[in-house]
Amino acid sequence: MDYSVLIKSPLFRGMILEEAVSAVSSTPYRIRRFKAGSLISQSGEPVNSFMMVIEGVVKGEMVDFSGRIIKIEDIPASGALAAAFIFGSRNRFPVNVVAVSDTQLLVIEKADFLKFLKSNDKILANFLDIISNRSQFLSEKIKFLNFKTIRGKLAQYILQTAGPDKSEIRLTMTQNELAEYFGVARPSIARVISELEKDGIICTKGKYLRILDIKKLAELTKE
Amino acid sequence: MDYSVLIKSPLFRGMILEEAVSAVSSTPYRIRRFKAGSLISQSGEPVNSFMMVIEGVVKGEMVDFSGRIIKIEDIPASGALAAAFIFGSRNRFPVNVVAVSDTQLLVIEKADFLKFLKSNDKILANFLDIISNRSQFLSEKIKFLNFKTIRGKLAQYILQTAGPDKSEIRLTMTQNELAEYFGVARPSIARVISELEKDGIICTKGKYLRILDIKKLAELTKE
DNA sequence: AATGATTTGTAACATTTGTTACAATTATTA
DNA sequence: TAATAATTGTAACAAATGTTACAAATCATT
Repeated sequence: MDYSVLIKSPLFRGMILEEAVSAVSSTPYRIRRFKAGSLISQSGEPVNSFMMVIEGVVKGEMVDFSGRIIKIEDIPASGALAAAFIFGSRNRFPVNVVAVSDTQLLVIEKADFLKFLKSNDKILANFLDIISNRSQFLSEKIKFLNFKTIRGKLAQYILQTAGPDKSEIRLTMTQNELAEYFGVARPSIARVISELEKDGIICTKGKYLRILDIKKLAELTKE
Repeated sequence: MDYSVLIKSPLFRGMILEEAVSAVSSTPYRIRRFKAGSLISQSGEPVNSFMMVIEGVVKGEMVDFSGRIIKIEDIPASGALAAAFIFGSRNRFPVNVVAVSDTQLLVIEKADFLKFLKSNDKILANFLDIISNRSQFLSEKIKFLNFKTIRGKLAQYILQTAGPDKSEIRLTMTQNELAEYFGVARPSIARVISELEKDGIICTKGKYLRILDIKKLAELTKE
């Protein structure tokens, strides 16, 4: 196994290769290999171990009750699988995990992983960071989904991106990405943007967006 | 300070009072007192310490850009404040925290808290459970919000509540609670339920709901 | 600069959902 | 049991969003 991939992982952030290797080699672990296309774990299965991709790429895909498959995300080498689902009481895979290419996983059983976390301060802190970041990302996302109207979501997004000082922002997401992030249709995003322009609340030029009436914009976050 | 509240906290689950007291007293901590109504921390402020309510009740409230206040949740004694926001890179309070009644908080600074977690296996495992549960709860919630239509959300909810075997469930939430959980209007829930009944997909009697056509219901989770 | 791909703006129309209001039903409490 | 409160069912109408389609603009690549 090629250890050098380890230090690319957030779990070993701030560590040098020797330190990471030493930590891993003093804990029981195994390497599992999967052929491209094979099912690594199934949605609903309990998560009993820490798993990290050390070679290849895996993907998470959701299967709904009607059997439709939606790809959720790709996880390349050094990425961890379902880190936020190892502990907790609903510790089951939320998605199917499938090997996209030939894949090797580093696997540490839950009980060993706990000891592993304790063995090194940086690893513990990093793991806490990883799963906390997950919560924080989800909280953020829910904040947007909770706004009833697209105007509300967009207003929130603009104000948040601008921060307290700036009145001009650069949109880093395309309308398509924004639409997906908000869970709405793309033309609806375009429509709302042009309404906000028509109302003199913002003006846009390409990727740049200037806030003209911050008060009205803030009002919209009520929606 | 009344230590007995400690063992009611999920952080000390599975521990006897002596063990919890011994763990806490061997770590630096302080008690902070707040009068009813006072602001404990402000949205956006960094979270630098673990905080647990040991007396009184606090509430989290969101303040949007227009200044409107929305109460998010009450946290009674033994509850932890923003546990999933102590670590991670966006470790800022997502809400204002206000003392509802006269309140005492047990406060452990982040660095000390890390040592504290390491000092006891159960505490570490419990804390990992707490923040993992948070992620799992949020994931679950996002799953529902991602369904575009109310029919889709409701179908998902019914199928998930029923599980693979049962064809009859008891609705534990009122329509109001369901509506809030889905982020939709209450009469819309009622309408969708009666549509599903009219289409012969479900039938309801009071709190009881029977699935008549599971195939059609599963189809709806495409929405 | 020319080409092709991606992104954006826009429109008409269908569908879904929200809003409001009120009656009917079901819990809860005195 | 009666009174009261909470929940549910329903309807009419308004508002928001989705869908589809296409043209214009922008970006990336040669």
